[in-house]
This record gives sequence, C-alpha cells and structure tokens, in this order.
Amino acid sequence: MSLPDGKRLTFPGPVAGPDIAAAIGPGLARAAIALRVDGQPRDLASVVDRDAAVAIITREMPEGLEILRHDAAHVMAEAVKELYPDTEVTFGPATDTGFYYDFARAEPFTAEDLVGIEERMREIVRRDEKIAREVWERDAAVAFFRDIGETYKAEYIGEIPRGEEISLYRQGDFVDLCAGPHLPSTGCLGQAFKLMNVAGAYWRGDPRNAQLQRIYGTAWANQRELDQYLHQLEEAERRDHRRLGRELDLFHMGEEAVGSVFWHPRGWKLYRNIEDYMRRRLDAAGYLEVKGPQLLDRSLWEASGHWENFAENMFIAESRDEKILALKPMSCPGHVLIFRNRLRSYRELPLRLAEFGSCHRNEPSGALHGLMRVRAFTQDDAHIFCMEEQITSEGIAFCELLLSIYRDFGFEEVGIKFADRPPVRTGSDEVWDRAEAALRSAVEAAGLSYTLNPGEGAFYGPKLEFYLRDALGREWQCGTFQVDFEMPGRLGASYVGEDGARHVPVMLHRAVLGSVERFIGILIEHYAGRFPLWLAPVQAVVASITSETADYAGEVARACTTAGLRVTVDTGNEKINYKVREHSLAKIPVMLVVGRREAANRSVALRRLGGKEHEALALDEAVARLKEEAAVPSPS
RNA sequence: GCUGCCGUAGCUCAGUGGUAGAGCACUCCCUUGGUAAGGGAGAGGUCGAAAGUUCAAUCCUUUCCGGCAGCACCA
Repeated sequence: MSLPDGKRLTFPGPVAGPDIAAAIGPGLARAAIALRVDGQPRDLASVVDRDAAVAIITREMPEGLEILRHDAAHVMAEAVKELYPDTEVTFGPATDTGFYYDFARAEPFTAEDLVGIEERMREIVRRDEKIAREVWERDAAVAFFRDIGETYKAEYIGEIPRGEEISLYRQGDFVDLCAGPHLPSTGCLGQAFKLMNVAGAYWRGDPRNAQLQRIYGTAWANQRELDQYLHQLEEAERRDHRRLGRELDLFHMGEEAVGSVFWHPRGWKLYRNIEDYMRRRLDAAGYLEVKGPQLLDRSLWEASGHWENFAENMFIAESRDEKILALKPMSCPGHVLIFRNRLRSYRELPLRLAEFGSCHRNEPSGALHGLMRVRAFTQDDAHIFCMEEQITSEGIAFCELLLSIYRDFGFEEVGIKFADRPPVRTGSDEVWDRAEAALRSAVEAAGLSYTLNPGEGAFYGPKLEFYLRDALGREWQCGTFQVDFEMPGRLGASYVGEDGARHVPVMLHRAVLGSVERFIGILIEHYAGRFPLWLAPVQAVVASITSETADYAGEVARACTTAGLRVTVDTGNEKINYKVREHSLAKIPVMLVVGRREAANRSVALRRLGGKEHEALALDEAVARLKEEAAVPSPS
C-alpha cells in the first residue's frame, strides 16, 4: 500500500489499521484513531486487503477531529438514553465547532439536565467502552429499531438507498444506526468537550415535521483548544454589536418599532460617515444617484412578480381612496421605472442608477437579530442597465470597486461564491447559459477565484456572492452581483440600439455593503467598537485637568472643529483619571488633555485609546497630524 | 413562524404570596485633582401587559407583547 508521503508498505496478507500504524511507527500507533483508504474514511479496526492509498488519521487532523466530534454526539446520545430511557434518538452529526444530537422526548430538557448529561458523558468516556461496527441486513435492522422503540431510526433506514450497507455501531448497551467511521473506544474521545445549549429543530429540517430537541455541544482534540474556543466565544460576546451599540450610545431598538433601528446621534454620525464615503466612491465610479418612492401601488408589484411571490414579506398599506400600496422591499422596480420613463439610447448604456434604498421586509420574528437582521434597512443598491456585451466589463469594474471599498473598511479577505441556476426559475435554459457564461467570464477576467454555490442563484439570474472575513474569522455575505435578463422585459424597459430597433437591456443588480445597518453591525464587531479615525463618530475629546483650563480646552476644541475634526469637550468636575477612564470606555480614539502647562504654552497632551503614554505636542501640530490621520480614504 | 428559556431602576443583577433592594449611571454639594473609578447626599420602579386563583399576586395559572438561543426563513 502507498502512504501519503509516497512511501510504500508491503504486507503478506490482509492487515488491520492498528497493525499498519504500528508498522509505520509506535508514536503513530498510539495516536491513530481511524484510517483513510483510497480517500474514504474508515474505522481504525477495518482490514485492508488490497493495494490501496492508506493514511492514518489522528485526532489532530481535521478529519480526525470530525470523527471525534461525531463520537461525542454518540456518547451524548448514550448518556441521554441512560438517563432518560423514554427518549428517541434521531440524528447526531459533527459541526464546525462540535456536534449536536436531535432527540424526540415529550419533556423538554432543561439547563440542569445538560449538566447531568455532560457528567454521564464523562463517565462513559472513563468506562472506555469498545465501539464496534456491525453490518446488518436491512429488514432485520428496521425490525430491531422498531423493537427498541426507535421509530425515527427505523423510518430512516427505509430511505437509505438499496445496495448501501446498513451499519450499526455498538458501544456498551447503546446501538446506533450510523455510517461511521468512529473511534475505537469511547475513551479516545477525551474530556475536551462541553454541552452548550438546547434548542428546537425540525425532523429532517422540515417545519411540517415534528419538532425535536437539539442539544449542542462543542468538542476539541485537547483541553487547550477547547479553552481557546470558549475564550473566543467570550470575545464574540464582548464585541456583540447589540451590547456595544448600547455602551457606545450608537442606537437602540424597541418594541415600539420591532425590527427597526433608533439611531442615536453617535450612531447616525457613523452611518453618515459610511454613506458619505460610499457616495463619493459611487460618484467616482460613474454611478448616478436617484431616489425612488417608498410606497408604490399594488399594480407595480403585481407586474414585477413580487405580489405573487413575496406578498408575505411585504408591508401593505391602504390609502383613504382604498388604493392598496406596499412599502418597497427592494429598489429594482423603481429603477426600471426611472429607466423607462423616456426613450433610452444605446449611447446612454451602461446606465448605472444607484440608491441608498430604504426597504421594508416583514421578516419572521424569529429571524430578527440586532442590526444584522432587521425589518427596515437601507440597501446600497444599484442597477446597471447595459447591453449583453457590456456585462463582462461591468462585472470586472464592480469587483474592483467592491474589493477596494472592503479594503478601506479594513477587510482584506474576501471570498466569492458563484450561485448558478436554481430549480425554480424564470427564463429559458439558453438565456441562463448566456447569463452564467457572461458572469463567469467577468469574475475570471477580474482575476478572482471563486467557489460554486450550486442552485442558489436568484430566480431571475445567476449571482456572485461576496463574503468578507472579520477579525474573529467569521464570514459575512455582504456584496452581490446579479445578472438579470428578466425583469427589464417584464416591466417594459427598452432602448434604441445602433440599428434603430428596440432592445431590452440587461439589468445588473449589485450591492457592496448589502444592508447598511447590517454592515455597521459587522463593522462594530470587527473593530470591537474601536473604529478607525475616519469612521469614529467622535474622533477626539478635549479634557481639562482643572476648571482653570476650561477656556483653553474650548479653544482647542474649536481649533479641531475648524480643521474638520469631530471633537467633544469635557470640562466636567472630575479628576483626569476619571475622565480618561470614562472616554476610554466610550472608545474615543484620541484624548487631548490640557492642564496648566498646556494652556501656558498652547500645546496639548495627546493620548491614544488603549495607550499607556501621552505625547506633548504644539496645538497646531496636533491638529494637523490628526487631520491627516482622519482623512477619509478616497479613490486613487 | 416553531421549540425552549427569560422580562424587577437608564445598565448589570439580588429578592419575597403581605405592593421592593445593591452596584454603576443620573442630580446636587464638597473637592481643582496631571493620564483607567476622590468624598458625601439625593432622586429614581404600575416588578413587560391583561385576565384568573387568593383575604392578599411582582411572586401561582392562562393569554398577549417583547427579548435571547437554535430551527425554519433571508426574494
């Protein structure tokens, strides 16, 4: 057999995993938990009886960790069955950070139950039960699970394709239907796991089915990694934009307007900083800003197809004359109306209509989440009306614009997914072929790599989805670029081509930030509230040491304001220690402290947020320096 | 929307079947202090809303509203 490093091992006959590992080395023999045979993960105990590419999987490897987490799910199921025998087990896979198992049980699991289950899991690990694979005949397996009252498992076996092996795994008295592979024994799991929470989940993910109780846990190769993960969770909680939004007095949300944001002065300043920046970038990139109406007549939504498909999520209003109107959930129909308001020439194309579009969508209550998912939001939306042969160049230009904007906001890593035709769609396959080809050539011409997201395109066309990675390594989908051969025709948009005939333009839907509200939520968490100077709502606070220097503090603040800096003054009756603490907690990037010395020689003591030191600077110099540092990034 | 948990002062949280407390924040007074909490006093609550049980409900029950976690959803 061949090993990953290219070496070859020869055995006289069939050989089991532990012997292969032992033949390679004693260290590996101890660390081995599973095998990979010709790319397929297998139990360590499985026998290799032919020439194959074999690799030993250890718990430190990604696929080893996945097996370990899957085992954690089984151990949890065993613990639950021991403690609550009336529970039925269903599915229990590994996740990116751990595992879960869905249980069917009349009584809800409580937080205290979790403590007991976790204790029992640790005990099962200490028992070090052997985990054995058994291959069963299909009907016998169904009968077995039916006998022991596991109806979900029995049901599921019926859906496993004929010809596939029905494998059961036995550990102690617990038997579970599972494809595997698994660890050799429960002891191999180790103790680096923790149960996290319990939540509802539908059987097979379908809301029409019974709702099960899902217990989530996290599991790692060792205690250090577990601690690190738990620490990262704490860090995420510390950065939670809902918490920082309150602490930094940026915004609040309330039951008087569920799913909508009350922007406070500082939060709105941040919002405006972003909007102003985006406006400059759009202007420079040849977009024309427009503003469409909020409330539009039902007939338009019927024509666009929204009334039929999305009425559930639209807010409907009725006027006194009994007209039915809807708050717009997106801006595209309005932009088409602007486009087709007069006769258009091919000479005008590409025509890029941009809008900070206020949209309302009646999102399900359970989906709402701070700024990340709201019912009233602003899209940095634009629609490019163009000819088919312009799709590629517009796509390239958009990708460049987007990446440059993300960089300015401090996001260097951007992932791209290509979402192609969904099962339910409008338009012929031939049109989809052209749209997908044009989009693919655009992203490839821009020199960007992407992964495929099959079947996830919009119903009217394929799209690129742009994901940015934040400081905690989390991915957020923000930008999008969609090719639409449908809606312009549907809403009657056309232009006069070079040939004098009417043509239907292609429409490119695109957004960089996506929802401005959500993007601000991401920014807050990315920066943990410590915004770069150009974004910070308040860039500096001038703090006096004694009331004697209050006048000079005011003078310093005026000098800053004149230079275009956003500053506040603190001449309050508190010690400087208190002021430093207070403004540090408010995450103001810069403090300009003025005492008797500074007032005497017209200087300031400049202190950076989080810094331990301060720097004495002439007032003019400090202002000039801050002004330079606070410069808004501009398109080069 | 579904399941579970939660809702007491602006915030973080104690607490009780006999109508409530702490710390921080806030207001005032003293203090004028050189880089992460100076001292004192005061004010602040229809205990999410409604109905029910009870002599009596913030506490028990039901419904509703809102929040959190997950599921489903995200055109």
